[in-house]
This record gives sequence, structure tokens and C-alpha cells, in this order.
Amino acid sequence: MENADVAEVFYEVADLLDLQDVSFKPVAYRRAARNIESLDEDITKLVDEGRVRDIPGVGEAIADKVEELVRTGRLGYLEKLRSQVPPGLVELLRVPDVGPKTARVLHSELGISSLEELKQAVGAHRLRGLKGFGEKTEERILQGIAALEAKGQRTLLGEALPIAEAYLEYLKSAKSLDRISIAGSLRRGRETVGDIDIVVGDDEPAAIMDAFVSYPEVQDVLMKGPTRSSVRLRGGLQVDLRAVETRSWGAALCYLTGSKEHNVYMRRVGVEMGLKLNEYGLFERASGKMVAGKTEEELYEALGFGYIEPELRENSGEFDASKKGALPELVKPGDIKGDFHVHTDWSDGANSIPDVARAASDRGYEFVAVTDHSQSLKIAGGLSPEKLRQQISEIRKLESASKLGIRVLAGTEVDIKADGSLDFPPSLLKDLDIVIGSVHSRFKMEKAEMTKRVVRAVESGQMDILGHPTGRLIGERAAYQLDMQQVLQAARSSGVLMEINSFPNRLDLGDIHCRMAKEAGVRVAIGTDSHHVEHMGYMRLGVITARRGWLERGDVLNTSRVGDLLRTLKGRRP
DNA sequence: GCCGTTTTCGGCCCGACTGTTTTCAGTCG
Repeated sequence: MENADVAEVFYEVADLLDLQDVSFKPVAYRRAARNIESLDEDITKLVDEGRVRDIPGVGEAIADKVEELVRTGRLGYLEKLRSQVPPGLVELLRVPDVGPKTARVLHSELGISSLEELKQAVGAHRLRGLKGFGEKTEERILQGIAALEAKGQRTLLGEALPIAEAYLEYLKSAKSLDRISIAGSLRRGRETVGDIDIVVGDDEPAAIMDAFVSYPEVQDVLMKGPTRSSVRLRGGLQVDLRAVETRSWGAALCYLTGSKEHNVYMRRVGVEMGLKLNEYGLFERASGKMVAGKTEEELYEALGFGYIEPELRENSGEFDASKKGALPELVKPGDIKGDFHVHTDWSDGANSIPDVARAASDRGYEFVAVTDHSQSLKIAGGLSPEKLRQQISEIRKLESASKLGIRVLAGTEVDIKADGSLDFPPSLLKDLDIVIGSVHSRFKMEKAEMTKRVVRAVESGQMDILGHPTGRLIGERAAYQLDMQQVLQAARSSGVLMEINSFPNRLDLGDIHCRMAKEAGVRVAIGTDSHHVEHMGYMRLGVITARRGWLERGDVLNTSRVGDLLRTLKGRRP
């Protein structure tokens, strides 16, 4: 049973308790679920070692339930709760503006217990007769259902970021503002986001709201007030704007960046110091006097912490690290000196080698690695050994004619075959500057078999980087079964690096695995997996992911000068 | 249900917006 499965059960428990109007327990179950979800160890391992209670938010009662769940695959408590709540009520909670109270009334008064029944009841205007329900509520619920059906899922970081940046540019051009920033999970760099949050700090905060709701991409205005407004864009993405006076800028930005758990912790620390923290600032509880809030830096300082980077704000150790002066100095986009993973028109890429070199040079890089596919991957035009030989000499020729203005590394993304052998002979691989080994076939292997396959490749002595190590496609395909700890141990002893594949729907390694890699003493290499020079801009997504994984400059091979880099790589392979 | 220089009980973050309200509950973030 995976961590995510255990978390999902507890989320459902929380919903079911909410529907029974139970207080506080839902919060506790959700907290436990979130912490289990973001754990960097297998929950089964923790159960085996009796360490479940070490997880924050997991006490005696939840620990027992985790153990039951992991050992038997079932949870009696969940089954009991399910029998007490009409099936289908939980799905009503997914409709915006329908919470537990509304769902209960809908069921008790109108007998509604599914999304379908709710839709019919709204269509027949049966809600407006109920106490506390009117026409507007009916309309909102109808819109909520439509939005849920149209979208319902999270948006990739790489899709949301440009949309948010365009919106920001528009707002800045509409009115001169003291401060404006993206906030929320997007600012924290989560791999997917539910919505876009924007914060404005200005001495006339309410004045931006008209411009905000008039953005041409807006389809619906969900709410509009002097400090807060909310819209839905064409395409379904929701955008929230919060505007405060400049003196509250830092407090509002911090509050809206979250995470929720991070905020709750900060508030508790404030309470212990006799202070009150909200989106307007940090205040003395007794006098109401403002202590901090104009900038995030002064806010953290006033609470006794150093500045915590947005990507770390998940309440997963950042406060402890700050107290100990052990916060990482995160790798920055400007540290990146090259891209390790680019395809060209020799296999399934769109651009020529000189085009790729030029694009890399335009980005200010010192190097770029050409890593086309290998022979087995026919669908992607994988190169034969002869063709790869030709490509190598082509690259060397261009280099010696110094026509490229940048160091182009001759490389490959070689298939790791089902038995763990590589798709090119060692005699060919040794002539390359860089070898990425990737799994592109037989995804459904058993965990033990897949782990053996990958470990064998990692230990072959012919590979520098393990490409997209889990194989997941966000929202499309689950990771293949793999014992990541074993792979990391093998990588450490063989000196192989883990890739952070920056393609928007991969981000593989993800943040949690990056942190695991660091703890295991394994460095990472960031590659964009570009199939078009435009894709080379995805590098920033990889950097954000590295930052969420607490990685510093020294943990990321891309930050090396090209000379050092080549010595590192050559020194490793026989 | 969890947690603790407010510690084994009594708390649990705090505020905006909406709709249906004659003063506030519900939802959301």
C-alpha cells in the first residue's frame, strides 16, 4: 500500500466526519493524511519498524488505523463511517460552495445523495424553497457543478505559470502598483496547482479590482469585493486576487503563499509570543500595536526565524532548520550553466544541432548535451550505432570549426532494456561525453523486477544519469513500481546522478524524491528533455523542483563549469 | 484526534465574501 493510498483513506474519513458534523477530528485526519502523503519514506517501512507515531499529526488512534490499513488493506473505521453516511454525499463536497452543512440539508430535506441527483434538483428549482436557499444559491451551485465537470482537476505548474505571469503584466499595465506578486501553491512551485493566487500591495488597494475582473481572458466573475476578488478564466482556471495596503504587503504575501500548515505553525509561534498574525501584519495581542508585516523578511525575523524561501514552506522541517541555522541556500536559475537533455532532428526533435547550440548560447549557457534516443525506441526515431557514430563526429567537427560558440556534449538517452542492459554497446557509449539511461518500455513490471532492472543499469559503469527515474506522467500515468531507496544506494556507490526531467508533465524526480536523493548523497542533473528549442525554457521548472527538494548549488551538476563537468564525467566511466 | 516553556485537559488560525439574513451561517483560502 502506497503512502498516497493511505492518505486518500484518511481524506475520506475526514469528509465523512465533516458530514456528521463532528468537530476537530476532520482537521486531525487531514493533517495526518497530508503528512503521510508528503513523507519521504514508505509508510509500510514505518509500520514494520514501529515508527508510525513519529509522523507529525499521528497519535495513538491514527497510528492504530495506519497499521490496520497497511497490514490488512482495509480499515474497519472507514467502513463503519461509510455505513453511517449515505453513499454519494462525499462527492457533493467537491462542488464549490457546497460544504458539509449544505450537503446534509440537501440530503435530509430533498433526499439528494449524488451529483446527478443534485443536478436534477437544481434543474427543477427544488432548492429555492429550502430555508436559507434562494435563487442565487441555486445559480451558484449550478455553476459549481459545471465548473467541476469542465475542469475538476489540477493544472500543471508549467501551464499555470505563464498564464499567471501574463495576468500580472496586464495588471501592472492597467495601474501602477507598489507591489504585486504571484502567491499560493504556484509561488511555492508545486508540480500542479488548483488555482492562481495574486497579491497586490498598494495604498489604494481597492482600485485594482475593476481592472482585475475586466481582464479579457475572464469568463466568470465569481466574487468581487474591495480587498478580494475571484474570477474564472476561459479554460476553467480560477484566479484569486487579494489587495492590501503597502504596510501589510509582507504579511499578506506570506499568508497567501501558505502553505496552510506553514501558516498555522507561524500563527501558533506568534500566539506563544503574545502576538497575533493575520494577513495585515503581526500585532501585539494586548495593545494591537503592529510589530511587523511590511516585508516577509521582517515578519520571519520578528517570529525568531530566518527568511524561508517559498518552495520550503510546507511545514516539513523548515522551521527547525531555520532555528538551527541550517536552512539550505537553494540553487537559483542563474546558477544553471547548461542543459543535459535535448533531442534534435536526428531522432524525434524538431531542430538541428546548430539550432540547439544557438538556443543554448542565447540562454547564456556554457554547454548543452545532445541526447537523442537509441535504436530500440523506433517510434521516436532512435539512432542506430552507426548513426550515433556519425552524430558524434558531426558534433566534433562543428566544435573544431568553432561554429557553435558553446560546448556541445555528444550524448545519448539510451534505453534501459527489460533485462537492465543498455541499448548500445559499451564500446560506443565510452566515446560519448554523457550517457543518460532511461526506461521507455515494459512499465508494468513487478516492483522487485523493475528495481533489479534499473539497479543493474545504474551499476553497469556505462551510465552517467538515470533519466526520468520514476517514469510518471503527471495526471496521466503513474510511476512504475520501483524501490527508490535501493536505486539511490546503487546510484551513490556507482556515482550515477538522478535526472530532474523538467518537462512540465514529468518533473521527475519530483520534490520528495529530490530530498531523498540528497539525503542518500546522490547528486542530480537537470535536463529539459526538449524536443523543440522552445522547450529549453522548461529549465526553470526543473530548478523550482530542485528547490522544493531542498537542493543547493553543489547538489546540482548543471552548476559546474564545463571543464569541471567533463572531468567529473570522464573520471567516472572506465 | 492531536498536542504540550499555557503539558495529561482544554484548547485547536483568522478573516473576506455571499446570500438570505433583520444579525449571521456557511464556505473558502
